[in-house]
Parts: sequence; C-alpha cells; structure tokens
Amino acid sequence: MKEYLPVLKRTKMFAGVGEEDIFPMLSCLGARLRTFKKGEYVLRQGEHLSDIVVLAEGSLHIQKDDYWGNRSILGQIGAGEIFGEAYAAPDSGALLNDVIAVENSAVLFFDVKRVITTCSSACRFHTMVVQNLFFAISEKNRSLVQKLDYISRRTTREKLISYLSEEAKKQNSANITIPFNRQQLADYLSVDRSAMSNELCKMRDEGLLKFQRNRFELL
Amino acid sequence: MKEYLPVLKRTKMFAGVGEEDIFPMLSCLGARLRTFKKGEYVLRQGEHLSDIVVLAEGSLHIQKDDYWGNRSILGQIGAGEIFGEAYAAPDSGALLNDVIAVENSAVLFFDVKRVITTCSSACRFHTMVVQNLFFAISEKNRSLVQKLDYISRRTTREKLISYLSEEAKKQNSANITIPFNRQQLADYLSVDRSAMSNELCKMRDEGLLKFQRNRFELL
DNA sequence: GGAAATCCGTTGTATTTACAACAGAATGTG
DNA sequence: CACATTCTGTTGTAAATACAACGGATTTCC
Repeated sequence: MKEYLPVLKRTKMFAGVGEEDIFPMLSCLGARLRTFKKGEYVLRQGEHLSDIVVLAEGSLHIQKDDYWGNRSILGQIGAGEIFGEAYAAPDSGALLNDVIAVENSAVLFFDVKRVITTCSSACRFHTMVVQNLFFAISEKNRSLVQKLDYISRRTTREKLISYLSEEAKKQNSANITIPFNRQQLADYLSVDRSAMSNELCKMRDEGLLKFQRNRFELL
Repeated sequence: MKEYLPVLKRTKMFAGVGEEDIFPMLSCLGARLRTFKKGEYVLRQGEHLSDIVVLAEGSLHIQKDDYWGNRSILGQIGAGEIFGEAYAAPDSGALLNDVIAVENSAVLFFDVKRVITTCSSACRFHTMVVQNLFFAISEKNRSLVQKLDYISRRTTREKLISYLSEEAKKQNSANITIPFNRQQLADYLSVDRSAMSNELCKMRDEGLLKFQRNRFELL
C-alpha cells in the first residue's frame, strides 16, 4: 500500500496531512487496497456500500444501464478522486449506479464509520480528514449541479457548448482533452451519438471549434 | 429565534441533539435569523456564500434563469431542510443558482467556519452536528443523482414516469402531492409545459394515472 | 503484418419536442 | 360579485432528435 502514498498525499481527502502521517492513519481508517483490470466492475448497482473509496490509480466511469441497454454515464473519476461518499452513510440505501474501470485501476476502501467517528487520540489529523471529506463531497455536489446544467439544455448544440466551455474553464485553456470518446460523451450528455456527431461536425464547419478524437479546440 | 426550536429539533442538522442543547449552540454556531416574503430572493446567482442555511419555515425553490428567460428549477426545499452547503466551502466559488421563497419563509444562517471547526469545549454536540451535516449533504447528493436520472431520460413520458414513481416511493403511497404546478414541473424536468401537459393527459386517457392540479394518483 | 474490433461520420426517415397562440377553468382581489 | 390574473389543456406547425444502417478510418491484438 506504501507505493500509493505519493498519490494519497495529493488527494483531497488527505489534503494538509503530511506523507509521514498518512501511513499510520491508513490502518486506523481501515484501509484496504484492491486492483481492477480494465472493464471490471468496482461497484455494482444495488449493492450496499459502507466505505468511502479513493481512486489511487487509473480511471473509472460511474454509469447506469437500463432495461433496454441504454447507457447513461453519470461521471468520470480520475486518480486521487473520491467516490461513493454519498452512499456510505448508514441509511443511504443501495447504489444507483455501477462503477467500472475504464483503465487498469487501484482503489482504496475506507470504512466510513472509522472515518467519520473521530478516534480518541491516535490520529492527530483525523478531524482534518473529516473536514476534507466535507469539502470533497461539496465539490462533488457542485459538479452534479454543473452536469444538471448541461443536460437540462434543450438542444444538443447547447449541451455541447455548455459542456465544452466548462471544461475549457476547468482546464484553463481553449485546447482541451476530454475523458470520453463519442459514444461515451453522448451517454454523458444524454443524447444520441450519431446526432451528436452530426452536430459537432456542423459546429466545426461553422468555425466554432476544431477537434480530432477526444481533443477539442474552442475558437 | 426560540420559537423555531421545535422545528430545528426535527432538522437533519440537529438530529440527536436535545432541544435544550440546541439553543446554547445557536450562538456558538453564529446563527442569524431572517424572514422572506413570497417571491423574494433568499440567495442570488453570483453571490458568495459562507453560511450553511436551514429553512425553518416555508418553502423555497432553487432555480436559474438564462439569458432568454428560460427557467430551470433545480430543486425544492421544505421546512427543516438544509441548503447552500455545497457553496459554503472556502474555494467553492460563486452560487450558480437563485434561491427564492415560494411561500413566506423563515431562514437560519450558520457561519460555516464555526460549524466545521469543532470548538474546544462549549458544545458537547458539535461533532455530531458535523456528522449530521456530512450525512445531509450525502443525501442531497443522492437526490441530485436521482434528478439526473429523471432528466437524462429521452422522452417526456419517461421523465414523468420516473419522477412520479420515485415520488410515490418517497411518499410511500400511490396518491401523491407534488410541490410544483405545471409550469414549475416542466421547468424541473426540463421540458416544454404544453408538451408535458399534453403527455400527461394522454397518460391519463390511457389509464396510467389520474390527477387534479398537483395531486396525482398512479394506477 | 493482417484480421478483427472499435470508432467516427454521414444520410434518410419516423418520432418527438418546442413554440406559439388560444380558450376555458380556477383562483385571487377589491 | 365582478374583474383581473393565473393556471391548465388543446391544437397545429416547424424544428430537433432518435433510430437504423452503412462505409471508411483507426486502433487493437494475435
């Protein structure tokens, strides 16, 4: 587990905690490490979760397939990000989504009870971790609101523009790389892939943007 | 402020804290009470927030109007519910939505710094409040995911069915009352009001449900 | 290097939705 | 009670989207 200390140090969860202090905390927080190959399920819809989960390495998608095989992608998780926080609380019910590895990934599970209930002495930084968690979940909350903003737009073009320009703001550049291919982007924005592809090309022809694969340039 | 103690006692934020312990905590948490008349803005898009806010009485809508006057309703807040938590963190940026009173309302503001940083002694229940807050924001998170589930459906009918059946589950009855009129429901589900009204009537004619105003019965 | 699989753009058609405009019902107000 | 306002349902048309099907480009994997 030690190999992931440099990554953990940079996570939101352990912000402000020294690398030398993290390792002792891991056992206190009941940390368990698991690895997943590309395509494997990390969590499944319907399961009950009692852990807060941190992605140490790799990339994940939070998604859902309905009855008819229509896929909806809720979000993407990159290295250092937290997930599952919202379903770790005692009465939060079953998971509504699957979480699957889109690359080979390493994942750390923390028992939520041991994270939330500050222990008596051992961890000096325990309260800080709880605060960090609060801020992290706040941020997740805001990004969900952001996504609602994208997909509540009425037209595919508006969805694309709001998503891409927000990404540009986040990545602080007009040249951006997105973590989705076309099908995944369509599943993320809740539109049809071919219609979206069509719209993208129209926008390119109108001089609004350029792209190749998952790299976009806004003009 | 004392008049709202019975309400506060039943809020998620003070769950597990005795009524007699809440009042002393209020000053410790920097609580301020404000009242709003129907139609007034409680918070405005673009503002910066450093408070966690609890609705003591009344009803609010979290919403957003774009350049062209299109309104999008993110959610509804009932008495005892918390809001603004996601924007109270230090680096969370400006509010993305307006919050307006749809009834005359009473609102309590708590300084987030004083809530999060557990004080040395005074409040025995401070850590419990922080935990409660964590669970509350988790729940908000889940309801955002739920809403994403509604509006990521492709057709108006699917949106209506997923919303109404989830409400029925929540209210634990096939007879439900929703906190929206037609226009507001359309703004919530991101569809056109008249098209939605049309679809509702079709569903009624097909025997899927009955309704009058904002009362629905699922069959 | 070559076969298989995946990804992406394109087109046409059927379906669904948005938009506008209107009328009757319900509600609120003086 | 009369009037104004809001709310809801209805209809027709224009626009946007979903869906299906296909071919070429690119990538992946033996």
